[in-house]
Amino acid sequence: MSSEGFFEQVYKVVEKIPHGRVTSYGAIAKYLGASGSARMVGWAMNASKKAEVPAHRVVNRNGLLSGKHHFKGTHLMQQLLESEGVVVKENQVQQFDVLFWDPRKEL
DNA sequence: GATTTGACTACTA
DNA sequence: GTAGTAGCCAAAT
Repeated sequence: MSSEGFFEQVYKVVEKIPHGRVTSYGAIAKYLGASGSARMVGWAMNASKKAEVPAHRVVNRNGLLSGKHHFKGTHLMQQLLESEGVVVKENQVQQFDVLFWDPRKEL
């Protein structure tokens, strides 16, 4: 528990993202108290390959699927989001302001 | 132990 | 509206 690095903290929040919703790196970082260090969330996502975290629900501030390039498939991330009811076009989440899930507010 | 990197964000020109 | 730079902090090399 305590020895859990920054990753575990991110994993917990990401796994709590409601189905069909998305959030941004900065929002998670802010929730963890690491406001401004959105990169740390991204780094945690990098390790998410080992962990079972729905990283496809985490996108950048613009609702753009920034991590899509890191997925196995080219459009795997988009397919996963669309499978959850999220509308994605041109690697960008549509209605992002509506689908946006803020852990600091929702939790 | 120091340097580089990194799935970001915000500000400035 | 687009482009470039700086700031953030932790993990990997």
